Order: sequence, then structure tokens, then C-alpha cells
Amino acid sequence: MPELPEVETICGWLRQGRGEQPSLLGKHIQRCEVFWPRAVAMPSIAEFQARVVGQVVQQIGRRGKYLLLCLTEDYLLVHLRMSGDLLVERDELPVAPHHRWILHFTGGWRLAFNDPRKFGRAWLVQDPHQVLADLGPEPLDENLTASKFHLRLQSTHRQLKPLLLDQSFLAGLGNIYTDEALHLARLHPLRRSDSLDQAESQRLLESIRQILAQGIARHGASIDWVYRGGDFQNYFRAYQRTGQPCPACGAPIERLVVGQRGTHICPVCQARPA
DNA sequence: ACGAGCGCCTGTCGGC
DNA sequence: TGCCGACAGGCGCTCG
Repeated sequence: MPELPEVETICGWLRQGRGEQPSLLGKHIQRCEVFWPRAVAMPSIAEFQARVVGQVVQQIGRRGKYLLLCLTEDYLLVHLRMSGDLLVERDELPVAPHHRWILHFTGGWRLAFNDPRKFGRAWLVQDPHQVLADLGPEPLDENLTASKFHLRLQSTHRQLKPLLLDQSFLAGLGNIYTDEALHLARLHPLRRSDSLDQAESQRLLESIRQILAQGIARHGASIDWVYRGGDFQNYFRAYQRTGQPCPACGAPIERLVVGQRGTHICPVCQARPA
């Protein structure tokens, strides 16, 4: 499920708690179970389990689509990929069907990584840079100015959509928020990045930020069978709205495939490049 | 440098 | 009803 707003939402819930669920800050890891070994990318399962036990959660953050738990001695990084979720739940509950690993805390709570499609991964490392080194800038970071963003776009000759999905160009956008941002910016996903003028680049950056801010404010999108509590799916402009009217001009939204990803555009607002 | 194709996985949905 | 292909919020790899 996870793009930047969903990961940011989960990050906030882990940090601040949610309803009955407590914050994980200060929680002491007592035991660790792994049910799907490939869900742990690094280190070995044995070392992962041995090292994580006894550590305390000190900080919780996000970088791109990665969740970062800063522990006493190590960092636990989690990437949810397509279907992953992190759940804080009572330790006496039965293990749900798609739980891939569980951290048991003292005090009767646990953190479960649930992931039907098994694409998600966790890393336990001393230095997060080992995993995050190739990530591009955070789109919401004010240090990313419109002129810097324009220069980054000019530095390559790629289709806008695959470029925005490239995490080394910009960290955090996925298929939903890319389609939404391109629609808001009135830019066709096949436009070449170095064809944008200064004003278009600025419009794109502002659109990305506006869409991400809305997504975060709505606690992300909840679609398909995975429900997590966000409702941004009710405000989609283009994504998965094939045939429905464009909110700006009323023309029917079209679906095409760009870079092997389903892509949704308004054929009127987002003019196809020559 | 860039993009297509494919693998990794499970589940859902629409068509026949 | 049952089967089958298309598709799904991601990303790393190979190949041209």
C-alpha cells in the first residue's frame, strides 16, 4: 500500500499511538519471531533475532517509503512494498494469516509485519545509509527549491512518469501520487523531463507537494482489500477513475500504460507531447 | 542513458 | 459454478 503519505501515517501511529494502541517509543523488545525468512533482508535470521532482542525503541521516522525505527544499538528499516503493513496489537491475539515477523514487547503488545504478497523487507543495520544511500531528495523538504528541481529535470531526458517513480530522483512517490500530481500539474506522463520550462517545473513540484500534503492530511488511501483507515481514495482526481469525468474539465479519464504501470490521465488537460 | 520485459508473490475481479 | 487471464499502492535485474 505504501507511498509516502501511507508510510508517514503509519509512522505517526507507531510514534504517537492510535486509540487503544500505545506508542512504541520506549518499548523494550523481548522476543522476535520470523515466519517468512525472505522478509528479513539483512542480516541472517539468526543474527536478526539475536540482535534485536533487548533493544529499546528510541525514535521513529520515515525516509522516502522506508520506516526507520531507531533502536538502542541498531536501526530497524522496513519497506512495505506492495502489500505490507505494520500493526501494533495485543500479544495474546492469534497470529494472523499473513504475518511475516513479529516483535514482542514487554507489557503485552507486539509489532506485526503483515504482508500478503511477501514483497516487503526489513533490515537491521548500524548505519541506515547502507540501505538509503541511493534515495533522492524528500519532496516536502524545503531545501528542494523550484530551481533545483528544474535543474534535476533538465539533467536527464526521461519520461516524466517513470522518472517520478524513480526513488533516486525523488523519494516517496508511487503510482497513485504520481498520477495525481501529473494531473494536477496538467502534464502528460510521457513528456520528456528536459522539455519542461521553469514554470512547468515549478508547477510540477507544487503539485507533488499539494497532493502529498492532502494524502497525509487524509491519512493516506485505503483501497482493495487492505483497509488502513485513510480516505484519500475518495478524493482521487485521475487514479483508477477511467471513464469518469475529469474534475477540472469533465472529459472522461483515460487509462494507458507507461513504463509497465497503469496510468490515468485527462486527455484534455494533459496534452500528449508531439 | 533509457526503457522494455520479467521475476518476485498472493489475492481479487470480470468475462466466458 | 469454475476456470483463466488481467491486474494490483514496488523494485531489482537483464537485455537491447
